[in-house]
Amino acid sequence: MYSIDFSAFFSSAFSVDCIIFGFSDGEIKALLIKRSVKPFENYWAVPGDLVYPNEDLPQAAERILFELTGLKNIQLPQSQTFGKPNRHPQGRVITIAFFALIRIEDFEVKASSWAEEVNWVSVKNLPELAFDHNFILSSTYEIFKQKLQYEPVCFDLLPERFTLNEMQQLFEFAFNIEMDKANFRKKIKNIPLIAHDEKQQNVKHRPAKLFSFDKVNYHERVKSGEYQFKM
Amino acid sequence: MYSIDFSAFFSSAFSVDCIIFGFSDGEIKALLIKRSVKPFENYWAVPGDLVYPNEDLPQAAERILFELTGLKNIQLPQSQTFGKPNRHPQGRVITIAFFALIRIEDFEVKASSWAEEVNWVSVKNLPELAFDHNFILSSTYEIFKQKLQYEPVCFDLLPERFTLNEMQQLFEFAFNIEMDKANFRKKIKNIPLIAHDEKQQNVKHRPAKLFSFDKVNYHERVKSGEYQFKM
DNA sequence: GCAAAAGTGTTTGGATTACACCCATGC
DNA sequence: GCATGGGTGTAATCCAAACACTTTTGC
Repeated sequence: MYSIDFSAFFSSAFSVDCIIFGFSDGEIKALLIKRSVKPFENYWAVPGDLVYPNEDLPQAAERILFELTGLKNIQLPQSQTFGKPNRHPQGRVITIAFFALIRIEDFEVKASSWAEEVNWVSVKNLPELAFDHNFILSSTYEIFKQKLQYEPVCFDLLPERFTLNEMQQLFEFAFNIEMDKANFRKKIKNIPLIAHDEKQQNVKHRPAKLFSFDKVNYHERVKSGEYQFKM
Repeated sequence: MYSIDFSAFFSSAFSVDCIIFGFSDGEIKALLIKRSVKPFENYWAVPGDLVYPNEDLPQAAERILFELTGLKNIQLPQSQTFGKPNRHPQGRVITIAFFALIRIEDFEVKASSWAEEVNWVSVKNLPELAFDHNFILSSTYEIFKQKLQYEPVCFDLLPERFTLNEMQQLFEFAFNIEMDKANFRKKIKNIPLIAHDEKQQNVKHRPAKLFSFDKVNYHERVKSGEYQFKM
């Protein structure tokens, strides 16, 4: 049936790579770690790890995210799978990429055997990464941008309380466009937001109002079919 | 570093599953094969195969498509990867799903060791499939529908020459909605189509005009940034 | 008062919707 | 001629873009 022995197929490994995106200073950034082991020693890389033989894939992604950031209960959508035969120098390793969207403010580096040095790097200014990680990261960024347009995931990146201008800046950065302030506000007027009395602090201009995403209201309205997020 | 021996990771296999969609009689259908071997003997399944140790993933998907349909040079976008530890009774096998959109008219079953019986089945009327193939197929169908909205992939499913009503039926079926004929035509008026002099044959009402998708024009206009497909 | 950014209103043209109507073909 | 779908026009409405304007804060 097969031209090689059936058992020869069971000689591959797979890994999970976890692309972690954040937003600060008007830029979307990815969390990179510096490798302290061969291969690609001293290269920056996307956090990832081999998957245990009995471990589920999303579970492995959660493990990596938790070990690195201490964060739990974050959605980890799948990006793509990368499996060129020669992508890993130590054997056939295919990797399934996941991505997480987190608030940089919530993030705190945890000690980890494979994460001595950790850094947020703007997606528009990436260094040369280990393995095929440049390709994995940029492919995943495209998938994330797709999601940004049709699901309210921008609020996973923005602080819990944000200004409308911060929100606008996120979209301007992602899609590399400039938007009109007045029109932006009209565009988002149907998104369920909670307006707080609280204002921005320590700015040398009129302080902006702070908003939160009204998740409960959003889910109700989506469920009833009366609303569909769209940017 | 790891709590198990490094070589123990290299004991998995992976497969590629290829979901093939087509459109006929106003319905979107998937190509299923009947398994003649264990496990899941006599169950219908999505065509798939183990990936050779030196084979690239898209190449494996192309191979499966070609063996089954004789078709080549078809885009095979990736869907998702499915890897629950117990999804395959014979060991840890994760599977990468791809999907192909083909014209049923171009399709011709080829003999194949693993495809004795082949059938097009409406995605709204699927039987119980082998393995986790119901889940794989429905997840892939959702991804395909996403693509249908923002890329001109409907023309990969429609005959080379199609009527506007056939096109409308495709969208009505996919999104489970009814559309106004006049408004549908206004909506698509920016899509570059070639109008042929040829008319529909053998219908017992006024024959409809036939159209083709103007791929060349489309790519030019997308490249210059003046056009973005949207349904 | 001035700089800087927050925040709002008006106009315009293009797209979406609902709906009505005419046209070509087979039988 | 009539049933069946093909094909088009109109009016009301909604939405997006462009742009101008007012407001509030720090210094």
